[in-house]
Amino acid sequence: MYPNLITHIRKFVDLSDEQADLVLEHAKLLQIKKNDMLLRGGQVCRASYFVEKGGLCMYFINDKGVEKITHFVIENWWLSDYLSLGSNNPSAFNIRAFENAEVYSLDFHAQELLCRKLPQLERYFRLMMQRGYGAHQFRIKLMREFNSEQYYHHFRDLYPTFIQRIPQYMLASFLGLTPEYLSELRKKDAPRTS
Amino acid sequence: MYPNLITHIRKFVDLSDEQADLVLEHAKLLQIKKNDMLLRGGQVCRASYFVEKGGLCMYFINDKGVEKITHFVIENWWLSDYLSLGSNNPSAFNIRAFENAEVYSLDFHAQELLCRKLPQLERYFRLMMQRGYGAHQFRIKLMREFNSEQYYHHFRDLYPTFIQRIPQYMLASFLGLTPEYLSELRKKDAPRTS
DNA sequence: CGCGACGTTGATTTGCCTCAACGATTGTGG
DNA sequence: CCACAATCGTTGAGGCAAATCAACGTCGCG
Repeated sequence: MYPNLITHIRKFVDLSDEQADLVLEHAKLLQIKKNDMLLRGGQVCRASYFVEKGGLCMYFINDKGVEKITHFVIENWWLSDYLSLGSNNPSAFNIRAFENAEVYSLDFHAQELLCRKLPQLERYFRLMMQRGYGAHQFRIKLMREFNSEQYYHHFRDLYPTFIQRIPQYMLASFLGLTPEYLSELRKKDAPRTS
Repeated sequence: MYPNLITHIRKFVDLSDEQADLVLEHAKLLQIKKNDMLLRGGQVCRASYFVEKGGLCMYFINDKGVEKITHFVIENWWLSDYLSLGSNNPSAFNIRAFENAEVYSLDFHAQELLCRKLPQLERYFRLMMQRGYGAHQFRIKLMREFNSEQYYHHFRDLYPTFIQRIPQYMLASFLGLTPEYLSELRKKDAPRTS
């Protein structure tokens, strides 16, 4: 049985069993525990990560020392700092598991090599990048269109199961508001939960 | 002499003169005037646009009827709604020239065809998408890290010549604040310009 | 049991918006 | 060539969404 990674690639491009094996030879499977870090700000980001199981978050630390989460990913999504990865400049982000996780780590050079040997992967990654880019374009729209309350409702309605996997202070951080204010918003939602 | 588009591609991948001609056969050069629209919200986005000259902006209209600019591009950058382009769903965005412009329009099917004939273009577009994705990841960080004043200063210091090409109300819209408040911030900057 | 992590509550403050009015500039038709 | 309107930027008064700060309740866990 192939891992999610291979199944996922096959949703977008053709991949023979031999080719799948080649991919798996170059992608390292990591078993990581909640709060383990995959990238630290200041380091150059040298790999992209595919989540087989569990979840990762990307965040930075502001000048007051507060963690600000900019991105969550769960099963079947890629995550990396693509600016650092592409330029070899130090990353401004941290990446960490918000729950125990299995993650395929695809090193930059391994990706280059795989793309050379399997040209259809170039297409696969283009589609992934395009999708990630598009999602972020749309997210900026949401951030500009909605106030905090609307943004929270939108997110909660779109990902009702996901929000149960993370503590509320992480959700608040991701949404760009304080835990106190999120608490207030939640109270308004359910005035009657007796 | 080759247009910027070809020079740009050649910065990232090899392209013979014959191949360059093939690209130019499939990309339509549009001469567009200030305020001409390339995409309207509600329509499916069917092409990506490369700016040879001039500039484009991407925006949406909020529920009060106000235009909110989410993205500017100038010479040598691509722009499209990549979510709509990839999914064939109606776009939530508009694209318009903020000054007279020359733009290469690359139809979705033309891009697919070119990528099939010239596999290195698959790589080129992957790199473009990766760069755009990375830039947007970073932009979300900026939006979360800075308040309006800091964000304005950051943008002004980073693109001092660009901000002279657009009226202030567009800059305000892009930065996510009101023209009135931007005016106030500018006053604080230069208390003495006698 | 006692400590630390997490969520809640309330009082206060503030960054930024809203609205309304007023210059300055530009372009356009009479 | 001037009158007038439209566009753009500025100013100020007032208001609100959301942050800050401090305190407290609760739960899980060593």
